[in-house]
Amino acid sequence: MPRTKRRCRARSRRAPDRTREALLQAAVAEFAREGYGGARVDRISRAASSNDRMLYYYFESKERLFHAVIERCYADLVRAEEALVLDLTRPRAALDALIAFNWGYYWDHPELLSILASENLFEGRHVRDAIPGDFSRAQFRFLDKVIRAGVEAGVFQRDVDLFLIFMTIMSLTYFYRSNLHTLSNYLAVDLASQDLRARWLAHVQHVVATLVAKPAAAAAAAERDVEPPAPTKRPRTRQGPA
Amino acid sequence: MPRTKRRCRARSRRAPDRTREALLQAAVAEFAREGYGGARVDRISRAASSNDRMLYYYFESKERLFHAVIERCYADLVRAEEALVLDLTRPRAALDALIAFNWGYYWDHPELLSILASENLFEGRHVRDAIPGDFSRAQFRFLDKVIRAGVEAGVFQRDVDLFLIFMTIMSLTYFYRSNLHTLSNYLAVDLASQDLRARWLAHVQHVVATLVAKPAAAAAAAERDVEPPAPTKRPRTRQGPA
Amino acid sequence: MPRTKRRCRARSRRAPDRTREALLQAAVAEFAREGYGGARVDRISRAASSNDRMLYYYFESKERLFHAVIERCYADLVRAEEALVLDLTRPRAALDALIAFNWGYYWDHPELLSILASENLFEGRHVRDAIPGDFSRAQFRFLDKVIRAGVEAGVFQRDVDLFLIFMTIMSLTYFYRSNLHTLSNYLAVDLASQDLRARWLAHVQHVVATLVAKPAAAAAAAERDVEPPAPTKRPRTRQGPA
Amino acid sequence: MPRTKRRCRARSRRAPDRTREALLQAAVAEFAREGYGGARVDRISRAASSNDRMLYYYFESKERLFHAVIERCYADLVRAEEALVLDLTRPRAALDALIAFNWGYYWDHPELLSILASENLFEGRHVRDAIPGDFSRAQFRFLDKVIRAGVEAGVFQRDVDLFLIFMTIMSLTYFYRSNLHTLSNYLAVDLASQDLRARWLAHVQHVVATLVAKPAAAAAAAERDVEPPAPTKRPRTRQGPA
DNA sequence: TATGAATGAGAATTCATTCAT
DNA sequence: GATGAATGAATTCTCATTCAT
Repeated sequence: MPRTKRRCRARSRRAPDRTREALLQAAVAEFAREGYGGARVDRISRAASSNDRMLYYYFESKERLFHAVIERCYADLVRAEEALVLDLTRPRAALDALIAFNWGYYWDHPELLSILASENLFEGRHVRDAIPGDFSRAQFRFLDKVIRAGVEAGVFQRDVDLFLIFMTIMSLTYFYRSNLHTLSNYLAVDLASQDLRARWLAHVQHVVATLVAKPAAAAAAAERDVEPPAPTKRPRTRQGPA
Repeated sequence: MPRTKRRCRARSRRAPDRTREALLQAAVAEFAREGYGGARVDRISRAASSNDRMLYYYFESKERLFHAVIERCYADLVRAEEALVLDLTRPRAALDALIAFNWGYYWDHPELLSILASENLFEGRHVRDAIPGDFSRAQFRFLDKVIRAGVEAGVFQRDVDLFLIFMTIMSLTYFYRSNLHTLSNYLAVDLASQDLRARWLAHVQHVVATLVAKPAAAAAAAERDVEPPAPTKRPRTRQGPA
Repeated sequence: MPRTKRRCRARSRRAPDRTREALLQAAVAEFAREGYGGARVDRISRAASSNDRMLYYYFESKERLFHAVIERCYADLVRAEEALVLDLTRPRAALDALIAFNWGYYWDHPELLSILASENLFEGRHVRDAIPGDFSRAQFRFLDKVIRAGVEAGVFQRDVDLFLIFMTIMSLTYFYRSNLHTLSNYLAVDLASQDLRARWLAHVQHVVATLVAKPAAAAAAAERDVEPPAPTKRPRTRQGPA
Repeated sequence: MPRTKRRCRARSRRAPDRTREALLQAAVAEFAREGYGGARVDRISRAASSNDRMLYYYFESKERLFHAVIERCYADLVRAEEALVLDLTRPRAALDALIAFNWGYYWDHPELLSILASENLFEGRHVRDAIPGDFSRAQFRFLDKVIRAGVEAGVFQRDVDLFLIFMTIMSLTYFYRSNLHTLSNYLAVDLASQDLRARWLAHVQHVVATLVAKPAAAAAAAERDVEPPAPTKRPRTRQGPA
């Protein structure tokens, strides 16, 4: 019983790359919003004004599509990093800017965090040996340059551990954003508020600066900006956020 | 050949709560492993040696079950915290212990992190106004007590911001574990190794201690433990983790 | 986004075995009519007034369902064989009856032949080591008894090869039916006609009788029923069927 | 990543018929392996190092392609038959050779049998009035010639029914091969073994020879080759094949 | 309290087929 | 002649959920 339906409907344009790109972007959004398990391929293809078949034509399977999505997110991050321009003549400012960049990027790209959360559920199976190992180099190189500049300017310690600095920056910027909702609820506070966000960024910059500053300078620094100067004076928050 | 016969086991007839408990625990594991969208109710009931119907009998729906799972995870965390005993006569040691507790708890309970990751995907919808707001009190109280003890002992600053300290501790301990897989891959390093884990804990303790220490003491402290003493001397890691 | 649809429709009876049986019978028909590849599970479940889900509930997969179908067809055949009653006091008549039984069974159960055709496409993969090896025993036992009776009555040869006799009977009865359509077309003749069918059965009986008859008797037999007596005298068919 | 790049091979640009031929041969293999319902057009076009579009260009639809495949298989068979050379001066040997040819052909061309099995599922719909009726002529002519030679030589009966002889030969040679897998399993014996195959061919030749031999000669023949001389003496097989 | 049977809607994936180049 | 891109309708199989016992 072969099918004999014939079709002769109006047909949309031809745009190989545009279709693929539209699917990929729609997939980024869907996977970010729903997680891998909750994402639906038909929602993706519809959002891309395409159809399921094309999704499989270009990406083979939901899993490989997810893989492509992760790669895309990483690539976007790296590209953004590489576009970053820092004024190395003022090391502390450059370090602050690097931190602010991380913070801002995570804030503006929650899809990256969501997708990495899914991927961690899978214990990194899609990412393993698939992500070019040198993705992280750009960030490291940047951090290295900044630290070196500070050392040469005599304001940063010699022999800081890049890995620890790097992880500290990531932890402090990433976690706040990735757990925004549960944290806000858990702490009964609105972490999305401009106020708290600004305080947190200043705090992170302070913490990292303290880490890399020369011991002497550290004391001075600690003296100077006696901890993140809360934009608005709210003595109650001294006892906690709520 | 539907689901092979089972039961006739231990918890045969009379065991109302034991069934509920088994289902809940199985659900914790399933939601943790697969995320909300990927979790399957029949896998849960089978893992609990029960059946779908009982799951609905006790929990009404997948969503409410997930809710119960989150509550259970939070409750477990709080209970563990409350069991924590700190020697307040040595404030710095107490603070280190508090940090070590967080770090250890997250390490041993990845299901908590996984489930919160799912919940963040949902923008905290299940958690919102459902989690008794005082869940966080215990941790805050603890931290407050420790800090206060340090202040009284003259080793911690007056006027530290509890919220910032708390968030710093969480960020630094939680993130490393929650993103273990993607981070390990991204940085091309095995973050699960005993060595790195130990280094990281020491680092976190150092960072927080520096934050709360008196300016004078801070300089001294900074002088003393010139940054997390890497368990094994590996100068090459100064340039990065790998 | 969990589903929240509720249903409360009129529900059909409860009949576990009846449902399973209905599905199996519908499957026999569908696989027979369309072959494995062409069979559709939804057609099967609809024909059984059930739904896809139940089919998977009872049979797990299309392939296992097919497996069950084959087993059922074999079992039906064996049951029919075992119900066969032969009068061993007249060996030649008993042998003819056994042949007629085969011929009749294949004729009345084309589904068996169709399904085995599918299974041969798969190179017997579903049947391999799954079909109780003694399915064939019944037929062999029967044939053995008949031959033995003939030998004792002094009309059949001693030392005939049961396997060859058995295969000869099967080949001659099975092939005509299994290839009915292509053969009719190839030979440009209606093999389904009563006339040809009767001639063929007589021919088969003649061939097999000749095989087992004592050499002396063989000549006599050959003399007696000078080859299948064509029911109607049609000299032209002497030159072929068309 | 849709279908990996291919071509740039031998049959690059100008090869109109070669493409058609490659598609047809790939189709023969695919339909034989999977049956009509299970065959996939894209597997066919890929196997032919071509693409779906060309398949439709040359054959219009899956069904017509199947039609072409049947025609091709029949044509191959007829061509092989016509190439057959028989020594009519030794009628019995010629008859044996004719039988051996059938047997060998079916053995070497299981695709013919598979495809005819599919076609029988469809009740011969593609073949009906599509296969030139004289496909069978060649075989009949051959058989007729052989029989006639035997009659003239005084070793074959006059008035044998060509149709019955023809069908007997086909049944006995075709069935063994077409049902090789299910039969081997059903009888718990390896019908593909050289030993059994040789025995079976000898048996078929014996049966047919007996059918056409003159009554007197039949007795003699029966006396002479008291039934297929089993290549190896295995008295136990007298009780069955295994 | 427990459980086998049932279900409709929907999941990922694939089909044969056609258009535009 | 040849091919990559496109598509709607299926196809197998699964989901969360509920009924009847």
